[in-house]
Amino acid sequence: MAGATIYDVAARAGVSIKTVSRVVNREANVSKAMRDKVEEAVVALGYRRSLSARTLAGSNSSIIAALVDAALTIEHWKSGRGNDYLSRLELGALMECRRADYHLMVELVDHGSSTLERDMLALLGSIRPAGVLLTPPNSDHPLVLDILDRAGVAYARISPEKDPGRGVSVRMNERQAAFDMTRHLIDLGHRRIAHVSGPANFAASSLRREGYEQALSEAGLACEPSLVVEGDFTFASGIACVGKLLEGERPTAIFAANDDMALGVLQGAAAAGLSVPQDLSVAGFDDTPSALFSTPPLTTIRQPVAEMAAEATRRLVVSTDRPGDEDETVITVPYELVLRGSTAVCR
Amino acid sequence: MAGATIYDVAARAGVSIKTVSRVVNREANVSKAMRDKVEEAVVALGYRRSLSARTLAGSNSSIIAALVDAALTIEHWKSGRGNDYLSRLELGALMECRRADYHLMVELVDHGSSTLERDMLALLGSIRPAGVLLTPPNSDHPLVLDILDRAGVAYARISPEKDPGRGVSVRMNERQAAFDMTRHLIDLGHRRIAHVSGPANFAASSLRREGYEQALSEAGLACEPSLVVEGDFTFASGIACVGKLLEGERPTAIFAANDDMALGVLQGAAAAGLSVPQDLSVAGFDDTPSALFSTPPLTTIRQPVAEMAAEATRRLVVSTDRPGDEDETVITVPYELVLRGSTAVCR
DNA sequence: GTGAAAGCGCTAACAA
DNA sequence: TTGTTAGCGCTTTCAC
Repeated sequence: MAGATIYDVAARAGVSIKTVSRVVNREANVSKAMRDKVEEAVVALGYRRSLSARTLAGSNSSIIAALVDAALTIEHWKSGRGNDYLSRLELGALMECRRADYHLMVELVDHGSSTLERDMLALLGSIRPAGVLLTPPNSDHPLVLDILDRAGVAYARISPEKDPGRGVSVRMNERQAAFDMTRHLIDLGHRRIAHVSGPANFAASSLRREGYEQALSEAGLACEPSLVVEGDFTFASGIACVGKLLEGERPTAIFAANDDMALGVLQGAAAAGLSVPQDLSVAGFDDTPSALFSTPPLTTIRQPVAEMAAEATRRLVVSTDRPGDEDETVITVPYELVLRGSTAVCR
Repeated sequence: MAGATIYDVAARAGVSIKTVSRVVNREANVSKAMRDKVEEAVVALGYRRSLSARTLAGSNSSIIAALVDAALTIEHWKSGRGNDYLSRLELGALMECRRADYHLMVELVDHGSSTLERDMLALLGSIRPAGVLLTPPNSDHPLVLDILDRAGVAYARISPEKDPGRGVSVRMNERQAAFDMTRHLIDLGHRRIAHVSGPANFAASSLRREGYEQALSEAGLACEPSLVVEGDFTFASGIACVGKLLEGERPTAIFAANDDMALGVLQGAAAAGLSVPQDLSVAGFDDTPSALFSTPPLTTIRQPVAEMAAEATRRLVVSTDRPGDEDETVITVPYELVLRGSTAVCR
């Protein structure tokens, strides 16, 4: 009941354990007859290679370690809320692990710790993951990358902003997405389009803002500084920002750099007696679950986080299964403009 | 750089590997002098026990395997949405693993598979988890519990409905929470209080409905059958249900069995020209993130999922570290009535 | 093509 | 209190 070992399989098939090992690892140089016998025994016994024995014996551990930022996680833990982004990411990684018969281990990395290097080395030594999945903001942490490089562990980075050439990078074109969204508003006839940007220290903020500005420029519209206000990606800051924007000459559309802020804009607009989308169009970015439930539902950009994680995991799996098989190292996945009720033709 | 082994530590400290093992495993019978020497070497070398070697050698693997329903996960994956419930659950498990120096592995279990037993046995044999965290609906799957029992693997169940005595169960009092919410509406002066229940095949649905009915009875109010309509926990069904409820003599308050449906009720009420909470009070259950962003924000019950998972994980860790140390086997955690803008005094 | 032997790093008996 | 010796189940040489 405790699970069959390679010896059990070898005994039943009447071969050596090495032959069993060859078959289960899909190595060459095994005759059809041997293979069949072994496969029969494997099925009959429900044999599965022991993860720890494999890892210990020095082969691929088939473990993908997802390195998640501890501070962010603790923050979520305290607030009693889940992390939609991380959840989607994990879903994708999980699906791919399942396909490849890998296992997903989630590990907290304390980013700011003075013992970061020691902690990571200990972690890597203890787990010996076949590959590491780096989630933001770890994706851009230079020391983390250095340690991984030095330890010779393969890694894939989700949405990195800097040095995309290091490791495998999976990203989407943030600037283009913001451009498309702004363009959508312009196509609806809007001319005074405001932007609620993200905090300056997030690289995504500037990319999204650049896309917004580029779309305006290309349409021959001026980028009025008064039409851009900076939030901090929170719902509350969305409310605050819409307040500022409605003070002067009103915009007819507001594009927020993420959904949480867009939802705040929605609420702030309602409080100011404006109807969305009749009096004001509002667009977000991310496609969080709440974007579907708001009144009206939010037009937004769907970032394919799960697909990104799946792709990253696939690369990790492939690179450890068939080293040297990787082609491109920077993968860009398509996003989607999701049109819902919060944007409409400018009156 | 590949990580120090127990031999390296023993050599540096000038002791045998067994002594090192004793120290790092906090066993008794080690002199202070020895302990100090070993500890110095451990720190100097950044030594960490190899997970796979420990597991293989037959000791506690320090791995907690969270068994997640594959079908549910695939559904989420396809819809491109995260799973807030699972995310919170994982957060809690992760925090506790970190404290106890355990590792969290997330595994998909295909519930309906005809090879469930074989799959699980293979999984358990391959991973040898120290404990298994069962999330709904696996918490109530009799075959899963049987297999775990037979394999002798410790398990903790999150929100089980049946046989709470099997394994460790961590739950909240659903009936009481629903009672409290209904009572809250009664206290606000409401007399015609409707209930949008969950689907009949979910045990939580009936528990919540019972709480609702009990509160009405105790307040001397009749439980009119026309005031209870059954949804399926989705946003869309909330919209449909509020339509039915507004057809006849209108309720002044609606208590939905989960937030998604409550959000649908909110939207349906708005579509019918009703202002919430002036014309109608609406309450939900779960405290999903969206409950905070709706207009108005939703009064709801906060289910402490993360705390439940943390507690469950703690029990698993304790039971494998100090077998026989468990006291109670059914743990009930407190919930919280979260009052927001969607409920108000009955006019 | 197949197999025997030697570890991987650790813990679990058993000695001393 | 400390150390020695076998394995755990597998992959890796290296023979045949």
